[in-house]
Amino acid sequence: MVTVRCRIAPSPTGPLHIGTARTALFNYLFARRQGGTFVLRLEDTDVARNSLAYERDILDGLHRLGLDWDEGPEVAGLPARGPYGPYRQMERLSLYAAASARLLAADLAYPCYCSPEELAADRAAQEAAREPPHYLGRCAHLSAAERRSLEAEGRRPAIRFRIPPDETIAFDDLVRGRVEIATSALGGDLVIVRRDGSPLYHFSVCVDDAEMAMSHIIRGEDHLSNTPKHILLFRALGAPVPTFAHLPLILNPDRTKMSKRKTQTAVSDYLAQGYVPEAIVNHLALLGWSSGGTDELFTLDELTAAFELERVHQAGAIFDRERLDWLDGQWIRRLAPDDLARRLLPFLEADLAAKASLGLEVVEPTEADLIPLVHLVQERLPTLAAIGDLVDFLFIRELAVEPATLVPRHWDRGTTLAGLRAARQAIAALGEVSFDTEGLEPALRDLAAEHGWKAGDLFMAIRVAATGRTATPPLFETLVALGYGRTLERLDRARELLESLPAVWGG
RNA sequence: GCCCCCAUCGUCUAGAGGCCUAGGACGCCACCCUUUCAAGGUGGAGAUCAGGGGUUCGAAUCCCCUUGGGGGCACCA
Repeated sequence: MVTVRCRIAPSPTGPLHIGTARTALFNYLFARRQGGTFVLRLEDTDVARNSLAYERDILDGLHRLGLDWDEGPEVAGLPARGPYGPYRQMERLSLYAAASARLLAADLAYPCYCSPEELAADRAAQEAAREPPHYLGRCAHLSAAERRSLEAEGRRPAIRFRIPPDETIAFDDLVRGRVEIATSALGGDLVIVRRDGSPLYHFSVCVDDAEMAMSHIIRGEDHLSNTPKHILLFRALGAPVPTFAHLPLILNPDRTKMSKRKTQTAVSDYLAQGYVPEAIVNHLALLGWSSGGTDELFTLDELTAAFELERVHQAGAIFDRERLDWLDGQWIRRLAPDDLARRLLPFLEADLAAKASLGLEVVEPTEADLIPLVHLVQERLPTLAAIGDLVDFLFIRELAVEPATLVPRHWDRGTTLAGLRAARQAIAALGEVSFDTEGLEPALRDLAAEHGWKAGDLFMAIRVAATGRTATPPLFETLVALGYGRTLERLDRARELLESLPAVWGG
């Protein structure tokens, strides 16, 4: 029985990408399901593009999605925990140096003195001859004397790993099945250490996966063709070759590999737009995996219980935003009221802050304000960010009502004025004590009947007067939330607004 | 150019030779519910299973070819 160890190895050169999150999710699910260990390793060797802000975004994002790891940096910028550390590649440089020295000593790798110009020329010639780009092996068999003389010229070598010329590398991929690739298609001997001594990706990743005793490498299909190089490297390093599983790619709508240019890719952007982590995780799980049953909704725990790599698909899947929207609504509706209120607050605050900056006077909302509103909004929220549109009128002191919306579709200005006056009177007659849904509904329905109005039209006039919107939660509860005094006040304001308009207006 | 991978409704998918005149979900349409908007309910349109050959009594399911799509071939990760 193999002890399962798998990992996610993001580069802090950008915010947490949806594709990285999906790979992390599948690794997490596999590790948890198998009772194994899930490791986070930061591949931060691209010093020019790294940033602590990205590292923070990645760690925060994974944490917010609930994809907790057993080993690796927990907090951006701080040291990691775990027995195989360090977990940042920049802190592991001596390991790569030692590994390359070993390969060099065993003649499994050699110093290459080719200049960038020479390599570019080779490449151009190959391109002109319509050949695949590959290293010619100019430095593969230099004598010690030749090396010395090149060094004497001041040349600094890169290190190349020898790729055997006529071999077929085969492996049994857990999602693709058996894959065979000829080494002749690998592009020749592979640079593993730059002239400046820094390790290249393919090398550092294998050294780390070997040192960290990874049993399974679960990653995107874009690495499938690179796998033979990695297998060769594992062998040369004297390490057991892990089991591979290549996940189908997440695609743009045009079926190309998901990219920032064509699809929103930052997990933090989805969170900022009010998608709940439950929905994001659920959606990602369903891109490339299915349970086999008809269930569509899965919590992380349910996914963990159901997940099997054997059920991962082979074909890429388009990231369907509309399905995410639906899932988000589903998960929002399943949240406990106080939980939802807590999550909603920052979005309401942001919405009102934006309106305040536009010149509206607003009241600072609290979680306590939100809790009694939850049952009114919960089934109306496609995302958390939609909260503002639903309840902003409760926090804005003076509504800016668009006059055109004040007159219901089947009414004219005169009828609307009459309706608003009558409603105002009826509500005032109820008094503050009977100002509740039980009091309001019969009073206003009777009023409509009395005047021969359709109740819906009267309600719409009141709705717009009280909220400034034509689409709101149920009217009577909305008015109750607004309160007796403010309801009367807004009916007055709306009436005044209509009165101030020319008589011919509206209809 | 070379190598590798993939191919079921618009999208995500079920399907591991007969249960498939191909099922579910999103989206779309209609109706019901209804004071608006949602949510919910019911129903509908939507796939000659990319195409062509095989194998088999029988193929969406197995094999081959074609086509289409994607990915990879860096002193990027």
